[in-house]
Amino acid sequence: MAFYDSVPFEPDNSIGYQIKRAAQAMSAALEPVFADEGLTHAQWSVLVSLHFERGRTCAELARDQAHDKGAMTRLIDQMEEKGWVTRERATDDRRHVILALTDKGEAVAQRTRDRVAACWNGWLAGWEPEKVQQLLGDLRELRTSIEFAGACA
Amino acid sequence: MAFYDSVPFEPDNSIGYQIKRAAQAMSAALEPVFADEGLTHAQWSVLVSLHFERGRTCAELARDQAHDKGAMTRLIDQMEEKGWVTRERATDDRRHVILALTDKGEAVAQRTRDRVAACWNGWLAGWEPEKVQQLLGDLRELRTSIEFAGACA
DNA sequence: CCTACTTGACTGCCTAAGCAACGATTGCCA
DNA sequence: TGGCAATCGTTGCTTAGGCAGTCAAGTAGG
Repeated sequence: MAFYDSVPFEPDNSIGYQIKRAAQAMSAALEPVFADEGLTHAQWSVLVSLHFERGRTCAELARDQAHDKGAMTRLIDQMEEKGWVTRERATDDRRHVILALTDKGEAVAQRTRDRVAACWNGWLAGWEPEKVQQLLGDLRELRTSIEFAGACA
Repeated sequence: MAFYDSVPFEPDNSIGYQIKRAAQAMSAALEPVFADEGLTHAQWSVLVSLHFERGRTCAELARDQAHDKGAMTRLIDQMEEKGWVTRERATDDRRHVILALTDKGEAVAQRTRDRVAACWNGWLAGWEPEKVQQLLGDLRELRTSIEFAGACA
């Protein structure tokens, strides 16, 4: 029996609605942390992605964040102006532009990373670690399932 | 012991990152359903909110969706042009404009609601109902916790 | 009854994201 | 070797969202 045959598909029971609201709540709550460093949420995502070496080029970051390629170029422009990242044309494949954090950018990344982690620790204070792990696992599983199924009927 | 003291705070372990990616995946996967009816995702949210009577005015809907009030006005403009909703100035409190679905809007809401529910049923096909309920509960709990704590330190 | 304060709808302004297109570069394969 | 497709970074174009301000309408307190 399918889940939404047994439970009415209204917003309170909708994973989509709950995920959206949770995302907005955390984004709003984290905003002051980013504002302190003169960052936007999107810029912070890029900064942290570079910090954790999830990508070294514009296209890789765009894929990792499911962000538009063109928008990513402009995002990097801003961060280059602020002196957080550098661009360098790759020698092996001259299509790539290798991005790197400056010392200044790395410092900002570490500071905000720690503050954001502290926020999460506060929000999750009453949660058993197993419960957090399960939530993370469920979210990963859900995304995999959606991406595997592709566009719906 | 705080969760992110025992686990490194990198994207794969970050609830924020996982939530964001899950939200984008489902939004992308549902897009064809909305496109078939000439809807955008945001318009669909409004349509369904009216369908489930989660609000009757622009301000109520904006709050329910954590959407900008001004943007909501323009969203309703579009939906009024398409003949899905009607506006009527309230008599008791003349500040309010009462929104209502037309028959056409109601039909679109029902059709898309059923198709979206079917998508979700497919994505959650292998999940125990208890597991889905737990995910919903966790998401609600998380949001409550974030909103209660307010902006972080 | 008059004055503040709040609330709701609406309107410009600005920024950012999505989309399509382009040149440059590379890999592939006949 | 030469053409074909794919990838990367970049750039206009369009649109939608966030923000601040305005006006009308209601509320509370003196």
